[in-house]
Amino acid sequence: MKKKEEFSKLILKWWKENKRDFSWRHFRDPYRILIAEFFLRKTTAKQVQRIYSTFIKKYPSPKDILKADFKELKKIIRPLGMEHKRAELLKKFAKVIVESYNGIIPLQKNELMKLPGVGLYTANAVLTLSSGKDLPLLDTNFIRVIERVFDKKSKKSRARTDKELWKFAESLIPPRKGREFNFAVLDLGAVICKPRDPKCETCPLKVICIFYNTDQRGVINEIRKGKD
DNA sequence: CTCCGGTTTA
DNA sequence: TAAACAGGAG
Repeated sequence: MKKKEEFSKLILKWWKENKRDFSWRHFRDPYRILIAEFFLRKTTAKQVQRIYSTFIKKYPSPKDILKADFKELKKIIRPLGMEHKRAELLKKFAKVIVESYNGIIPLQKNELMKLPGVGLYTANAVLTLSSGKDLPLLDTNFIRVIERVFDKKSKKSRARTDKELWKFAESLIPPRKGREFNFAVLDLGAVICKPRDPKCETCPLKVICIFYNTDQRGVINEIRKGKD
C-alpha cells in the first residue's frame, strides 16, 4: 500500500475513536460553518466553544449581525481576542451577504472568496463541511503533520500560500470522506502532533512518520522499516 | 511581510 | 513567562 493511502487509512481509523466533539461540527449549513471558521482562526477551539452557542442563538442569520449593536457584538466575542477586528469583519461580511447576496451564502468557490474574511481555507471549509466536497483545509495543523510525516517542507516562506502543498494535501483525501478526513487531521494536530512536545509514542502514524523514525526529537528508535 | 489579542499551557 | 492558537487583510 502506498504511503499516502496508509496515511489516510491510519488517521481515519484513529479518529473514529478519538474525535473531539464540538457543537459546530453537528451543523451543515454554510452560515454556522462560516461563523465557526471566523471564530476559530488564531484561537483555540476551547475558547470558541465558550461563546459559539450563545452567538448563534443571538444572531441566527447574517441579517441579525447586520442590525446588531456593535458594542454588544464585541462583548460576546471578547474571549477570542481581537474583538474589534473580528466584530468589524462580521459586520462587513453580513452587509455584503444581505445587500449583495440576498442573505444567502453562495456555494461557489470564486464567489465565496470574494467575501470579506474568506480566503482559500475558509472557502474550502464551507464547501467541504456543508456541501460534501473533498477539499483540503490546509491550516497550520495540516502543514505541520505533512511536514513531519512526509518530511515535506514548503520551499516558500509562507507554506499556506504554497499551491503545491495544497495539491499534495488534496491528494491525501479519500473520495467522499473530505469532512471526516479534515477533522481527523485537525484533531491529530491538536491532540497528538502538537507543535511542542508531540505525543509520538501514542501516534497512529508513527509507523510511517519520518519525523518519528529519523530520531528528530531525541527519541531512541533504531528500528527502521523498509527504505526511504 | 506585518499585524491582530485574550487565554491556556508547559 | 513565552509560545501557541481551524488565517486573512492591509
